[in-house]
Amino acid sequence: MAVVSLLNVPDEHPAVRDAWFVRRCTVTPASAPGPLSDLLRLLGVQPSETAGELDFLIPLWRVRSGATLLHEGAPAECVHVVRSGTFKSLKTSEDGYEQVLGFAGPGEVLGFEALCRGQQPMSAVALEDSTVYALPVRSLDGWRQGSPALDHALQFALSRQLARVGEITEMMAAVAAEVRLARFLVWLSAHMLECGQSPRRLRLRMSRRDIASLLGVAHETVSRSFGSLVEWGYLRVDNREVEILDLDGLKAFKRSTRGFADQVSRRHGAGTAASPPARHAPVGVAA
Amino acid sequence: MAVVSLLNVPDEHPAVRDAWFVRRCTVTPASAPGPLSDLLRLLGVQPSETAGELDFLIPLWRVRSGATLLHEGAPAECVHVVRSGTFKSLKTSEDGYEQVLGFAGPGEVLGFEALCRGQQPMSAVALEDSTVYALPVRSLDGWRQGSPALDHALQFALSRQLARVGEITEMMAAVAAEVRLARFLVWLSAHMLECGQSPRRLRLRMSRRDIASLLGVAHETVSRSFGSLVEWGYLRVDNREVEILDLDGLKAFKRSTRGFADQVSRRHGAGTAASPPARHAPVGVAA
DNA sequence: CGATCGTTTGACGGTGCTCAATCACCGTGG
DNA sequence: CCACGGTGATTGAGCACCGTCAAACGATCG
Repeated sequence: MAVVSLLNVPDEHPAVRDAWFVRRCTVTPASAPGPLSDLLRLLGVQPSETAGELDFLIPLWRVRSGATLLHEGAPAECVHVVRSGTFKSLKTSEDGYEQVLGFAGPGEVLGFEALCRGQQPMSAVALEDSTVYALPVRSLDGWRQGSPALDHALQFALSRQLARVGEITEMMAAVAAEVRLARFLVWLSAHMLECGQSPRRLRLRMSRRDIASLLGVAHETVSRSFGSLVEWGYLRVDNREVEILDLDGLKAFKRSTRGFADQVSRRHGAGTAASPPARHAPVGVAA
Repeated sequence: MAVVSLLNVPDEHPAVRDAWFVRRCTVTPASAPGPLSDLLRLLGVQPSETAGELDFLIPLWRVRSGATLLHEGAPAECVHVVRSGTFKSLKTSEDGYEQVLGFAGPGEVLGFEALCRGQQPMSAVALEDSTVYALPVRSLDGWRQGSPALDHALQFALSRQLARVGEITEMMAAVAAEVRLARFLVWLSAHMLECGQSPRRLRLRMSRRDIASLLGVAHETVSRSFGSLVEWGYLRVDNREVEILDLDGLKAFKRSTRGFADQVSRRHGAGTAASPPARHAPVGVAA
């Protein structure tokens, strides 16, 4: 409870127990559970692979925007698979600072980290109204034995999860703040593509502060970095709406690494219109 | 092959095919495979849990210091479990910069990230002479079905792996370089303890440059940060031998987060010789 | 014993953090 | 309807930290 009280939990604080909080920040069972086949589709399994398997129902939860699906320190009860929506994973330190560790979208697994110690090492908060499949830890082994397809899909998803955190680390490792943001945007773009969305038009579900926390910079720096990327013609930004104007250029720019930072500073010194790969004209909005 | 040629592979380059390279940088089968029970012990399974299970032999490899166990871009053939020694995981960018993503010791899984795409997303290099169990991807499903204990142990290890990368992210997210290094040392200390080693006497297997890469700072900054931690009385350092003099103080210090960076800077201003070990209040006021 | 690599220390310049003020947006309540 | 407080985003100014360049020292291995 000591740990839980640090988080944004509807406890103790009187104001949070009424009004909009109860309406908005809740985790409730969905109207109906979902079929296993839908879960498998989410995890990337082809329908042909599940031929002849039993199709049973999986508990489905509805998580409203702002609600905390997983509480840091809470016991491990369910492993979740995001069906729709977006989540952020975070750790809260004693002084209340929220360290964002990653973002999760459809098909991603949440809460698996808790199995080894029996309690959640991090929290998960919905960034928009979302739905998740809930796989009780106790049922997990049985379900996996009953459905080889589910077993494979989970292995697959965990493998992908591990590969993704490598990408997260790469983002934070970049020297310049603009490069970090560029890597983040390219990463996000790739994931929107995987989800069948447009890779150029991004609707950011997270605040600047969340992005800043993930990238390890101040949130003002994120604002300024957005400004720079816009000025250099890579983006068009309107609050949380981001349109990538030059995805290839952005991918080239994000490769700037330590030891080659001169490429970055060169951008500043030499006119912004000269050095970028292909684009001179400020296609989008002028500063 | 295009990707592989970027790495330190004993191919094409004539110099690497002879002399010390062949002797030192090799991955070879060990003299004999190891029993499954030993693998399960590594992964943290209690012997009692495996009662009545078949004990078969698992291929065991020997990896010499400096050898590359996993090549970025290579096809996924085996999942490895470190039996002894230490590895670093890294991605090599086009310009040759090595981004270290993590370190792995006994009981940790290497190469699982490759399952989802069929090829290694990162390389793994031995930092000392090491041994690893090799679980061929083709045999994996069969072995897991044949041994529920192995199945559970792998799930457990993967969960732990995911929890660990969260810790890595936390390290890189710290503001001040000294805090990052402190977090790294505390992290390392905890893992030495898990492996039955002393949590206070650390023998660093990795270079300053590797640490710097992981923490996202310049390697000179790592040197200077070591100097600061020594000056403040937390450590005693002799090259790669590190003795932690005040583990509790170091743990308190590592909690410094963004938004509370004044704690750090205050350390510099107020005489450096005055503040060190006593550690006034973790989060409270200094001076 | 010599060569190569790793580590340490110094000086300088720049980037990004901190502290602020301002503006836009939203839901609430007058 | 508009005033109001709250949150998030943007922009500016100042300064400290850290990255870069450079050189010296130390360790390791052939």
